[in-house]
Amino acid sequence: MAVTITDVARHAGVSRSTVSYALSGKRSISASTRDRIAEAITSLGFTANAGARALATSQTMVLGLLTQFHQDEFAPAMLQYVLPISDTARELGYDILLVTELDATDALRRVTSAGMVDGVLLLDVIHEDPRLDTLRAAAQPGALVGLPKDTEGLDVFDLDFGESARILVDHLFGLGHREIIVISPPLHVFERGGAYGWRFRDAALERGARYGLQMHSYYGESQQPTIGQSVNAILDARPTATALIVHNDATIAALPSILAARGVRVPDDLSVVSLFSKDFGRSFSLPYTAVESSPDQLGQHAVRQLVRRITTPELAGAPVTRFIAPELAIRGSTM
Amino acid sequence: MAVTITDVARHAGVSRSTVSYALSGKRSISASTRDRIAEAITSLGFTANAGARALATSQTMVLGLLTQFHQDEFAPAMLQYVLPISDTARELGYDILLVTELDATDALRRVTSAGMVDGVLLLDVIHEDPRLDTLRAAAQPGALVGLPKDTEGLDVFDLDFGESARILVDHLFGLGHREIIVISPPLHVFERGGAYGWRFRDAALERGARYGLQMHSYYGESQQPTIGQSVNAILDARPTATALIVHNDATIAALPSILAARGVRVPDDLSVVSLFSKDFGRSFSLPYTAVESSPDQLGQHAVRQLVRRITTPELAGAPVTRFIAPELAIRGSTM
DNA sequence: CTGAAAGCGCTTACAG
DNA sequence: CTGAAAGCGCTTACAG
Repeated sequence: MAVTITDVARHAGVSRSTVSYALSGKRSISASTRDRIAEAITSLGFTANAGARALATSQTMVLGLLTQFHQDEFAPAMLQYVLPISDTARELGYDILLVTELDATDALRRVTSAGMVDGVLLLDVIHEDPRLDTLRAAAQPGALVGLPKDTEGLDVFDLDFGESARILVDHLFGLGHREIIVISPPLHVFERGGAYGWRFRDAALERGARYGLQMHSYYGESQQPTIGQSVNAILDARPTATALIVHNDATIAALPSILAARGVRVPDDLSVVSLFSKDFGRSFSLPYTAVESSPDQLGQHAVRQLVRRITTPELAGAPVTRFIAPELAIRGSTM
Repeated sequence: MAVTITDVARHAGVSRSTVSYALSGKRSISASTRDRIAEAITSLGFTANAGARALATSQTMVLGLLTQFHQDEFAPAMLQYVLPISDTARELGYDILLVTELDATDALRRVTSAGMVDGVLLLDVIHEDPRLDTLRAAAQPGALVGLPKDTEGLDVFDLDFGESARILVDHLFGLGHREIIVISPPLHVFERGGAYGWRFRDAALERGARYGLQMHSYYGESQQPTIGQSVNAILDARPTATALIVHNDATIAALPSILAARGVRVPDDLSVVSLFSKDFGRSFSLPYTAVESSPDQLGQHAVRQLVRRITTPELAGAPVTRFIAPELAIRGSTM
């Protein structure tokens, strides 16, 4: 079978503990011993068994990544979070256990209570997320991506949707726009507790109200051709609006062709601003001025804080709720 | 700390082995004992430690999923494979270790030699895939999604790109088309050994030649606005072509707006056929007659065969190379 | 600088 | 039907 630490010890003529210490560097080893061990390891092709090590150290060096794929959600968005998380984890020495089960609460309980992971990342957290109670009861720490209603005792990371909305409204207001359409995520996103929907919308409406702007708020659609029909209906109903704020990936991806078909030129006939990630904008080549989110930063922060809590809980401090600052990228879709 | 099997045994007044057998059902237990154990388990909240179990059984119940994210590739496509794989694995009792490292060969060696997984799934396999040697040297079995040049000793699953191309050419030929444009994946996909590119293209050209058709072959682009420019240039250069076969997700996703902008009506002015998955077509609402691939079937087959090889190698038989049959979905984009 | 031994939490022959 | 014990492959106090 596989070569074990015992084989290495025998081959190098030392004890297993010495091999182990050589591996970990936790005590000093004479040069000659170290060399013999190194030689034995390479010539035998030894790699320490992860399970045995986990059992001995009670550290799996694995993080659970709990995703939820809402059938209605725009798939491309998910990968933008998963990849940076995986990369950052690896950088810190951790592997990723991908958990996609529909019954996320059950799955969370399973992987934590079986000790399969040292910590857990919850993606796509909603307002009242049923996973949170299970997480709080778990022996391992967790970090959330997405802001829930009750953050008690949890490390939370999210984009600053409120600030993003304000930045966009300010931008349009500064350019002289006085009647603005806001397209939010689809209604069912709100209904299932996707708080980013109302955090953005409410901030936008509030800001608009403060400036005395005429704001028109609509829900977006998640699929073509409904998106096109909906956008057309909205634009028909609001012929005097001069600007469009779109907070919906599916709509923004479809918008160029919808507006082209309608003969609407951007920004001459209509100013358009949005909120999406750099990667997303790039792969769909969205030419819109937008607040750019940074899924990679979000993921990085979440993983780093989680690992801190795992390895040095005393330094991790009190639970944090951290919002990633939005940045406005001007791309000429407004005037 | 966490509750162990010893706690359960003590609570139920039996030995650890009896608890273990009650858990596994590998020997008969008297009703009263079984009840006491069950009571102890629930009242203590016991879950067997996965690492300890793995060490004792040499089974981790984890599959490695090795993905490669080519920066040029269309992100949405990836998730269509990952999700069905994860679901099927869970159905069979396995969890998924997601490995996304750039140095995939190294990562593969790491997770296999450390015994972190019972088997491994390689996604996005290319013609001469450097991971294959490592896989062949590993103690665990593996399954590939994607056809490499040398399938020696490996279970391989892929879509039948050649047959897909033939089906589409046959369809167009049957409708009377005599001059056809084929848009393949981008050149760099070919260059890095993405064999699906030439498997499809070569089969299409060959079939066209057999029918005496005029076939024009081009590489696609991966991003807007280059895609639009390229398509426009191609259509300008081939004004008499009556049909378009598109084998490129990014191009097909962008095509509706490109053709609309050009004033080309489908199918009146141009027949369009493609090759994509149901999900993909749905989320981008592509109204094109197409050969539909089934990433879910692919993933399911790969996982099932892999698990068979893990659990009952004697029944898994000789290595298989299996192509998923394509299906033509007529959607009225041809005439 | 190094070794012998206990222990991590399970499973599974071996006995009865 | 059930238990005592060995073993999976590591790590880490404890000794020297």
